[in-house]
Amino acid sequence: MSCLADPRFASPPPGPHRLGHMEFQLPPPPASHMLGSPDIIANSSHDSSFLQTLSGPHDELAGGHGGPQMMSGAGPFPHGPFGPGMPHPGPPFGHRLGFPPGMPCGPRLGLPLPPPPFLDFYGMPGGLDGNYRKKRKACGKCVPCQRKDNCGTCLNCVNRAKGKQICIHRKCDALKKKASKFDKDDDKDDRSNGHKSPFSERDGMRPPQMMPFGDGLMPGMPDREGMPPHMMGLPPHMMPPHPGMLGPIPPAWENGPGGPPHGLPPHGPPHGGPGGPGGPGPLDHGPPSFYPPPSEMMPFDENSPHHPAFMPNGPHGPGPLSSSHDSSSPQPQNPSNNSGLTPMGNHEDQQNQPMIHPHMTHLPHLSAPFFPGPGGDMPLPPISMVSSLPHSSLPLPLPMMSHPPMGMAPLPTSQPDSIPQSMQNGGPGLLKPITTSSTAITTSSHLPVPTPMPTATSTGPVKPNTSLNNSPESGSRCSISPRDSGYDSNEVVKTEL
DNA sequence: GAGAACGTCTCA
DNA sequence: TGAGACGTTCTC
Ligand SMILES: [Zn+2]
Ligand SMILES: [Zn+2]
Repeated sequence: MSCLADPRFASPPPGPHRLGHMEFQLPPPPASHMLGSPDIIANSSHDSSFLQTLSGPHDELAGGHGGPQMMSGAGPFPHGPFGPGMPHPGPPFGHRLGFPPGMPCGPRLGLPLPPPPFLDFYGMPGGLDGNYRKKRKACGKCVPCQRKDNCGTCLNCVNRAKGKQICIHRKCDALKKKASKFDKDDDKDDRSNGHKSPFSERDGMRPPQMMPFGDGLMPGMPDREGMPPHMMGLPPHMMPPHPGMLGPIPPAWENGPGGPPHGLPPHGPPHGGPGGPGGPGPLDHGPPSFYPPPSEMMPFDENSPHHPAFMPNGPHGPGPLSSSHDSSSPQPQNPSNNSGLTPMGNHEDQQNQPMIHPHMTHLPHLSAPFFPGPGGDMPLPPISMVSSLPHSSLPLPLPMMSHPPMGMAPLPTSQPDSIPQSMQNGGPGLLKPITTSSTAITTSSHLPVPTPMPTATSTGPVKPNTSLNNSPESGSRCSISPRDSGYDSNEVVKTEL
């Protein structure tokens, strides 16, 4: 497959674009030799090879001398780039590329717009900050780096013409080792029994190692040592302050306490998330993970099946889909914080709520949203079940609606008549993914009548039958923050009826 | 544009 | 699994 042929990789041309029901303008492509810049995406010779790398038997990362894969990489991920159900870091939703986190921007404030979204398939920044380099650089500090002269006798020196390698005695120590120990672990655990760790079970699950860190790509950046692989692709400012954290820094953390006004998420997918024009992407399975308190954090160990990262529903035990709904099991309080504020800036009672409004439970395809889990996508139980479950049973917080849209009376949470029996039994029900894309959120928060939801396989534009309402009076907390989307939805986001 | 050398691929 | 070849990136 050619990236050029894949719209997910193709660089969007300048001009108006429509993603879902949103419209925005893309300026001409940024300058070259930036990550994700068109020349890299389109012209890199690795474009033809990374798929092979991701899917083939090779594992250069695990090899002895290979460096990290830093090329922008993605592949035909049938279950998403992190494989079925693996915790996905999610995109740096709405991060202002080129803007420091939390920096106010946007037309409403009369402040400059950030660069438009130019994210790769993973939602990773396209390198608009220009700090990305594809090749690591010698540290210049280690002993070999201090050496100025080639020995002239080593293999690399002798074979310089063909080998194109630096003198073996001058080879930087940092460049000799792989960028991340996870690569080594990855190598270690996955071949002994023929099964790779969850993070390497598919090569395609390997997170993109495209962001420079303290391994030579970006001087001064934190090292990714000890970091779960699914976070290693995150931009530095999204890195958690603790390696045990399983996701990027929640936006509310970045923006400080309080979050954005009206409970709007401080960041939202600038263009509907990674789903993009090709339909919801693998990141649309759910919002970024939530974060246990430091006391519950543990250093990531992919070899440990007990690490929360491998628990489908977090460290508090089986989720609502578990065969045993043990009511006696602990029901810890929301571990994300003790301030009553969720990472999204909403109050706690709004957290851990299904993103589907109770009104929507009569929509079969909305009643069984997916949640990722190690075993694959897993449907949620019906709303009536979810609402009666302990918060901790939910695999992920869903800082979505807990109240009906303005003007709509709440319905009882239990609507057995509208719920298929199979689902009431906790069965698989209808396995329709629900996305957290802005479109889906907006749709679910405003729809008074059933409307087809975008699915993971849908390719056409999403057509919600309602308008995006950013009014603080709307009662919706599901809209994209204009500030964070980078685009004033009143100005550039147009409703597609 | 040339040279250096990093990263990836192929093969034994 | 390591060595070698080579494409590509990066610096000057
Ligand atoms: Zn030498
Ligand atoms: Zn060095």
